[in-house]
Amino acid sequence: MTIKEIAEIANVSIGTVDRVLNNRTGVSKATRERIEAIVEETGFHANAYARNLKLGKKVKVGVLIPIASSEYGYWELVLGGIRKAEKEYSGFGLGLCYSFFDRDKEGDFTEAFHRLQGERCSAYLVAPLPVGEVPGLRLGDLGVPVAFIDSAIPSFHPVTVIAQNPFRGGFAAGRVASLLSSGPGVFVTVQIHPDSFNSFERARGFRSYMLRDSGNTVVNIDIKNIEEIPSALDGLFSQHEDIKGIFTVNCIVNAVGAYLVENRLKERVAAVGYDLVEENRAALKNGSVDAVISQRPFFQGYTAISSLFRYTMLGEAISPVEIPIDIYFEENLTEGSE
Amino acid sequence: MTIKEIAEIANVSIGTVDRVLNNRTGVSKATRERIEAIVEETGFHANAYARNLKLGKKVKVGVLIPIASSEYGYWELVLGGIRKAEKEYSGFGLGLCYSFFDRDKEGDFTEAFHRLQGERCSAYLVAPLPVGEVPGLRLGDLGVPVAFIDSAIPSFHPVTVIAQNPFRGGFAAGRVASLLSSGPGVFVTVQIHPDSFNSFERARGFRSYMLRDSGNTVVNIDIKNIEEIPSALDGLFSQHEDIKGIFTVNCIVNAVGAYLVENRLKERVAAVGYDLVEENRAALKNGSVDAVISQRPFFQGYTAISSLFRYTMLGEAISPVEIPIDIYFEENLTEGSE
DNA sequence: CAAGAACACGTGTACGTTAACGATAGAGGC
DNA sequence: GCCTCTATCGTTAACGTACACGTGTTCTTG
Repeated sequence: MTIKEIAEIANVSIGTVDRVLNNRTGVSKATRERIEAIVEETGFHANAYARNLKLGKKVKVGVLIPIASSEYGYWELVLGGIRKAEKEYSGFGLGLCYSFFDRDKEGDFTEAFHRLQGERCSAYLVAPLPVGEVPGLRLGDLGVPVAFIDSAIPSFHPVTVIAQNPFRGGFAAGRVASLLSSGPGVFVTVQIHPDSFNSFERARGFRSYMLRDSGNTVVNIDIKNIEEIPSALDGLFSQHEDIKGIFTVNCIVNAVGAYLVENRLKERVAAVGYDLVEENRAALKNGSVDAVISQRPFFQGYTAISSLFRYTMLGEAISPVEIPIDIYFEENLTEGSE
Repeated sequence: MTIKEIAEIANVSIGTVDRVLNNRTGVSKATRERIEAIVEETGFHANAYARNLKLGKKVKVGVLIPIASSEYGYWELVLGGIRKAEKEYSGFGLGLCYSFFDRDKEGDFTEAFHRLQGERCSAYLVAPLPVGEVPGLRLGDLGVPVAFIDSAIPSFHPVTVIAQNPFRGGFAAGRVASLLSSGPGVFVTVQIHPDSFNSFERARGFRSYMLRDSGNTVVNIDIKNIEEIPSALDGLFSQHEDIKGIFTVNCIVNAVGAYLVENRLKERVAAVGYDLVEENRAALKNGSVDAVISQRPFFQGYTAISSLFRYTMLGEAISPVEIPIDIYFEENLTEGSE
């Protein structure tokens, strides 16, 4: 089915059919309805190749995500998915424009965004981690679609959000930690970014699960960087006797696991963490970490770009994506795990 | 960058550039090398829209999967992913041709395949479940690409396989069942299709995990359909005292869970199963089932079609996909779970 | 009632690529 | 000399769609 065939059936020219399909003016009501009926009946769908060839549209998507580092190796995985989508759609007019920000440097998010603005992108993919800086950027004024990845912020409604529910993630971590421990006791949440929405919510979810059993106590410790872990845990174990498990809300759980093994505490303390980075895979395999919650970072990156591409280029409707809460033990680790 | 621009730089016509790009004959060695250098340097990539418009290729993929039923509701989920890919690529010349077979009717797989053959498809997606019937079809003689979904069979090498490692899935189920139970004892595997490769391997993986602890015993029961469950379990519990957990290798685990609740055995017997069909979601929520292993059926369906489309239509290279082993408790169930 | 606006519709060109078809020039045979 | 053959390269017509432009009709208005 082509426009030409529709035109022949309706006894009009392709120009008129085109006017109806792209609902422009200049068609009488009668012809319009006649053509619409034929389109409906034949199930006509415009040839996507011809359409996009003619339009010659190019979409340039600005990608604003944290730079991957030892503490945030997680973002390397997201980037992998983004790169896959970029490769897949490059022949279809998609171009990406990266701008990485340092999560620990205040104002760097804003600066990275301004670097991107010069590129005049037709869409943006943003990881709105520095919650405080996001509203100031007035993303809505850009006039182009914005998608959020990893987390959402309440003050702005992007065209789509690709994220996991962090509270439920922490809640699930609670269940897992509970399964791994013998009876009630003291459980610990370790946060490295208490200002981060995800971090806070995961800890809250964990606490919420644990406090359903009145025999449990939950304590929280905040650290600023990975080097502080030994001293922070030293303090913790000197204060509390009956620690049953530790939930680290992000991917540095392997450092916690290593501490436990080193201090011969692993036997009686369960370690649960977040995100299946390479170090955590190794930690699961050598037993220094018992379980890891994951949020399909590769899939998140891929889906985000794919969604934005289809939304801007093909005009498809898109809806938010709720990322499942994956639980990994050593036993269900595979090559395809993410 | 277009062919025209390349031609201008190389001082030849677009015809010559085209001959080089599609490596056809009729170009002198000197010109060919000159053009290749320019292509390399400029990073030229043919416009996928123009190319496919001109070629006007259509791919018709034959889909040969089990019909969804109460016992195999799992395939409804796979079909969902297939349908999503179909919709997404329909504007790009993809057409699907479904043929469903009844898993319980011998020879129906072969018959369903012959129905498909009349459609002259340019690629096939096959769920090679009736292991015995597959070699007889001589899929390799078709001369068109074939992809396997859900499981692979050793006698034939398709262009890609999208499947989970069933042994490892059962192994992971063992870990979960072990976590859910107090101490060693008797564990049970329930199979409904002992002839199925996945079924057998999952049970083998489970047994393998359990027998690492010499205190455990593993017994297996085979049933022919879902109605046999009560009587089979009646017999089981009269023979064994210390049953700690039951692993059902497919999605009918909810029936096992219901039996346990009904007979007031749920408190002391853990129920682990496979596949997150609607009934199993409900069973997790009401506590009659403790955990479910999943294999991303929606993703499998979507990926299979997407891979075949890109392989046949865009000439992309594709590689096998190892499906992760997902573990679901009630606590990590979300809308996005599959 | 003529001039022009408003409306409804047809025509032609371009998008980048492919592949069939010509065109040219030189080599070799008679 | 003419003819054929081959190697090399240019030209052109599609593919289906979008949109600017042209054309013919009807309606308004002084």
